[in-house]
Amino acid sequence: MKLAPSVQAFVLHFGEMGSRWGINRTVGQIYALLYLSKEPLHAEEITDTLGVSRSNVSMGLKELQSWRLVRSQHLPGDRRDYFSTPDDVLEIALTLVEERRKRELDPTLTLLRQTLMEPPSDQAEEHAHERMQQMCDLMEQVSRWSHDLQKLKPKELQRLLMLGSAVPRLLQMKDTLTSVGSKRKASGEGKK
Amino acid sequence: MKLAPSVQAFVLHFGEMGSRWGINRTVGQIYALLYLSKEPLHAEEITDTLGVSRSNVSMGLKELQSWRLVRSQHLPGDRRDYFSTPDDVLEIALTLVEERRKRELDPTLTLLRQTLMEPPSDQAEEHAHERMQQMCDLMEQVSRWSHDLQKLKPKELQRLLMLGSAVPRLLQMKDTLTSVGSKRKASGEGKK
DNA sequence: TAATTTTTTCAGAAATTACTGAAATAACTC
DNA sequence: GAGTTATTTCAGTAATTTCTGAAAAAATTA
Repeated sequence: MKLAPSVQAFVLHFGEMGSRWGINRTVGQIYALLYLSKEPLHAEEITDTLGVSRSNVSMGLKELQSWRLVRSQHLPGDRRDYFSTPDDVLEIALTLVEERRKRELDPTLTLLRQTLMEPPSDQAEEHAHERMQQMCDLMEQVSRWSHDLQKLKPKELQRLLMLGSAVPRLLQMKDTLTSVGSKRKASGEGKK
Repeated sequence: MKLAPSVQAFVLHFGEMGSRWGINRTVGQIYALLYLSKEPLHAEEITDTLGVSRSNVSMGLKELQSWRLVRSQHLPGDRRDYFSTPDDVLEIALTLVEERRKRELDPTLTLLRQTLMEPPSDQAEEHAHERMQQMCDLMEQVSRWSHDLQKLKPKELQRLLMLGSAVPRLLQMKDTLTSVGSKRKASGEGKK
């Protein structure tokens, strides 16, 4: 398959970025190609287009499937596997968040929880445990956020994303209203 | 410096996790050691404790400083550099978010914006550009979120973290109130 | 079942990344 | 400035990761 220059550039860029994202070049390129492709592609086509070995493509696709970023399907009258990425970028982003949590956070969280079961045995270890406790608490909060994100409906997630820096303002608003209720403050709120 | 078993385990774990986080083993170990240490450490001490070469430690510290995860300072009457991590884990997390945005998002965002300036020249490229546009839009939103996070005061950030799945409920609440205002619904709000 | 097509596995080669030791540089002290 | 201590740089080596080609396995068809 011959790629348009801008598509080619994007594919190569994803390959280069791969190392920063914790995947290798070929995996990055395969993903980019599938992401941009209108139709699902079979492995041979990917091999030809990227100019890497068939086995490399096979391994790359396996890895992308383990990330749940690529799905395979069959077309009628063709026994080859066809591969594609989900359409919805929000869904893709959610998957990415979840998989990264599993790979980058969970193992450390497990170790920290185990370690913090045991009491420290001396001065230095005590301080270290306090630090581990702080990290553990934060990671648990982030982990919970990540889990909660997964539960949001696409619409809610979309709104949350659009809110951005307005969230603190929303918090402010909630505080005001809550205090109105609890402290029976004078009415006339709402006008700035 | 002799490490307690739990500290040792944490340091080794961070070393192993390093590859998933985009840093190498030594860098991960150095960070873990500094993070847990009560006092700032000088390079020689890190070298001895981790059993790696002095030059490796020097390079690792340089990298950690480029991430702004480690700071150096001087102690009176000692000309060596001493290294430490910030105390506040929230601050650390914010730094991490910002640096990862710079390294993992910004380059791609730049490429996408450039590419999308030019019109597609054929059918296939047109579809690819639509996909790039979707990715670009999402990345811009995420990038803005990341920027906005940096501006929050620690207290606000802490509350936001604690909210978690309550955020959609907050959105709901806002909707209700907004519609009260615009649709002139009967008063008597505030009691559940 | 045999033949054919497609996919996966895996040992070794190639490429990349990490690490070391030696030398250079920088920062201080006398 | 000479001497001392601390730090950085960098060429070469070691370790790891990525990639390939060949062979095995799996899936499908005749």
